[in-house]
Amino acid sequence: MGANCDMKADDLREAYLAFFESKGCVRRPSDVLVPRWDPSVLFTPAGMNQFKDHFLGKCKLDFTRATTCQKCLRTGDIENVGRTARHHTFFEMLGNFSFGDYFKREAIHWAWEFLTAKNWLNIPPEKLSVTVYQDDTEAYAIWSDEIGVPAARITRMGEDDNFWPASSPTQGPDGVCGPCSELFYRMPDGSDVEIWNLVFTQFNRVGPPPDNLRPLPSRNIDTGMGLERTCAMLQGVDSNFHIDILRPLVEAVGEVCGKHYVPGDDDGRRMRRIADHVRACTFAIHENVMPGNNEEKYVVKRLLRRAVLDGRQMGMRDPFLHTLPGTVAEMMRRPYPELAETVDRVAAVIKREEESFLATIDGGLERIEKLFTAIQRSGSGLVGGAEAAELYTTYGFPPELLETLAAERNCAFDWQGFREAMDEHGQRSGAGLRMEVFASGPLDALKKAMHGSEFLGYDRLEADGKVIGIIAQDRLCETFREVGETTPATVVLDQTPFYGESGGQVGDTGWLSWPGGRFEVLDTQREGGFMLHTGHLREGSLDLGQTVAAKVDVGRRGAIRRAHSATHLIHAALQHYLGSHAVQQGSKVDTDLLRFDFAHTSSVGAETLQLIETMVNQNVLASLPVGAQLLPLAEARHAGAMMLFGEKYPDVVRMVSMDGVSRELCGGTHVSNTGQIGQVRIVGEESVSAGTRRVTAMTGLRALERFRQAEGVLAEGSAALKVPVAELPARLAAMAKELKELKKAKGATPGASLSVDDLLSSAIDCGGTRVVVADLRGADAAAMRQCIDHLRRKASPIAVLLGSCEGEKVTLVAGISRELEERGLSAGNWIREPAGIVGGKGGGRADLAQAGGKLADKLPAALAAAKQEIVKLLGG
RNA sequence: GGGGGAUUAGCUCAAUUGGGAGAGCGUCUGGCUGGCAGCCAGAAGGUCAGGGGUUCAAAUCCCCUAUCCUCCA
Repeated sequence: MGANCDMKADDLREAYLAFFESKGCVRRPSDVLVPRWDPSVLFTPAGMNQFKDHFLGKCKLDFTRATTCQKCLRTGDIENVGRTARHHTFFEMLGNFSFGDYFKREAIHWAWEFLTAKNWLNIPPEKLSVTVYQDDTEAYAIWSDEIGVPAARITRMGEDDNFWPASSPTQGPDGVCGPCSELFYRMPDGSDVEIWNLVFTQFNRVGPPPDNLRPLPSRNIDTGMGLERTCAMLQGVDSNFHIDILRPLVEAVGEVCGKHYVPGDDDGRRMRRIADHVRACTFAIHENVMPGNNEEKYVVKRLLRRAVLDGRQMGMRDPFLHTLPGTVAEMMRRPYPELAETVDRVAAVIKREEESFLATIDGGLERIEKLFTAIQRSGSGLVGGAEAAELYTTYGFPPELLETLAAERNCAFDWQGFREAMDEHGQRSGAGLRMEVFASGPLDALKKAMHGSEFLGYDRLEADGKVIGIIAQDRLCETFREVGETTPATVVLDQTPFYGESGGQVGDTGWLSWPGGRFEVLDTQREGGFMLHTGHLREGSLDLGQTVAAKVDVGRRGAIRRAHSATHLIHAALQHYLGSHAVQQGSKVDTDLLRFDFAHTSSVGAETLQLIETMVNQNVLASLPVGAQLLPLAEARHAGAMMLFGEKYPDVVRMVSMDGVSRELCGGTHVSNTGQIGQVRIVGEESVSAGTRRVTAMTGLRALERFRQAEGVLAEGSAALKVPVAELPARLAAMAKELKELKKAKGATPGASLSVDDLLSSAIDCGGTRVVVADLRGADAAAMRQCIDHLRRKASPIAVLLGSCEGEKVTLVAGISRELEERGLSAGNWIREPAGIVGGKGGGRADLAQAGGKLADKLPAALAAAKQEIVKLLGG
């Protein structure tokens, strides 16, 4: 009897989650692929990522058992993708988790049951083998005695294989860790494939060995089963890329590229890599990660370019990747139906990046031709690593392509030199800071005790609250008495009307007061559900448990509310005029001031911008009521609230609506009627990164202030030029024109033919050559050059040296006609001595030279010397 | 966040050690011409990205700023 053959990926996901639900686990949705709340990672790397706080007991638990199917992305093994049967960037991980609840025994028994039971996967037990950590006798005993796995199929392994984090007992880091146990399946070809890893988090590491592993009071389970490889096993195929949710995609790649998919050849490898990368990018771009130059954006860019390059090496010269996200969405339709909603947008983003990369390649090709010419001249027949690395790091030209081109010209490619040069580049670029995976701070104790502070500030700006935490100098303390500005303190209240910075809206300021004391709040931040009031103690002393009256700065809050409501109106107007793709990418809401970033590829023209501004102001003048309500996520979606793809929303959301014009999920504070905004002026529009534009706007009194300022500038300009404001542009244009003409006229006068004739008449003859040495007071260098040109054209052979001065500054220009140049004379040599006389230096070409000095009164002497010199040179 | 590079006529790009700002395409004018980028002659068009510095002299060297490209984390 074989395994539960030919189980589809969709069915495996469902079976796994249902099985662990039957064991009391809460089924949680996949976390987003790009967890913006987690600064320690760019992409979700494993199933446990969304439960970090649970594992550390850093948050109050609503459940102690969970199961998920998590989308993940890793780039650590990116070079192997496509080459091997089981490497991916994007993949899915099935997991079950226990937070201080069930432990080793249940985890092992249930894993075995799910794999082998007839109504679950029904895998023949003899095809399975396991590993345990060498010192984990407990796990060994469970496998051996309770499950009955024969000793021959239980392997004890060292800490580098069977510990998490790997090798942590001897090498660290300190903190939670534990042994793990892996399950392997024997493939038809005889190889064993790891399909499931069970991590038993049971220790706290404290310092180097020995005796550095202390038992944890609360032990956890974290398991991960690779969806793709388990499917490959169940479906009896030799590669993850041949399972039901990937093979059609690989074949679709082949179709687009006009090639039949043959698993064994080079193109087969390329098609698999393209399939993997386009799947990863479809998910990432769906979550609004655009290809760019840093962090996760750069990863997306690199994946896309790698895929384009593979296509190019299969002969594709035009964008093709962008036709594939539809297939990805189709393959992943059941678990991720939302992908279908953004396919067009994702495809557009990919296409733009493809075009950009193809342009980069075209630009690089010209440089490469030069490189090959140089190689041919040198006869080395080798493309140097340093040159290749420069081409790559500076112009983005991929080394693989360079190698291909080199091969066409019978040149070798120095991969080793290339890698060395790239290593050096990496060194120079410097390693960025890496965040601690499990950072802990003074708030952790608070988080354990309660869910967070209650926010009262939607309805009230004054309220009493109890002090539940005081943080000073990064430590929790019982009391704080330092009056003044030397040490800032942070106060946490059980409930507060202060808004903590989030959703782009800045935090409130104001005062906390109590009998005998006052605390000035300069900023409010939000962290883990707590409002942190940061500022200075002004009077008295602050103690834990004290009740304080919290009062928000009303005027400031009013300005923030105006700006926030205006942001929603602008968002709606942008979508109306630019299209539904113009979704929010980021926002900052300050006092009567806002910045709003949105997805759009080209600059918004001045006219459109005005239309948008007008629409927003019409909605202000209409005095629309603004309402907020709490409702289930599904209902909000149904009501058509604007949602950002890839954002993770709680089950109950707050929807802010402005009477049919705008509906957004938003936790911010708003005016109660759009009329209160006053006016909205869009004062700037710019690009912040490829594909993202930013508008800046002002509301209320700040908009008025801005308008007055602009009027002031105009008034000053009009006063300075003594013309009415309305005539300022015409006047300025006229002045600019006049200025230009004046400059031209000034330059032309001394070089006019009139003075040329004058100069010629004063020329002396020296053996058939005419010599002109003259003082052209006030002429600039360009004019004298022109003059020399005229003289040479009119009377060759001729030698001319002209001088002029302005203030102390002396300028000399010398020129000789070609005949004299051929006789070995040089203007550059000629001018050197007179230049010295006026206290300067000079030089130039043989036919024309220029010099200068700072001794204006010596100019006549310099000219006399020049005349003597040239006569000597000619007459000799 | 760091490294490398770019920015010159409407467009695509040149300009040797610092020494006179150019070409092709496009535009305009005149002439020639039965086609497909038609041909000939001429002209206009420049804050050499912006600012500071070095120098007798800066598109060129140095510093700062802006924008864009690119690699790395």
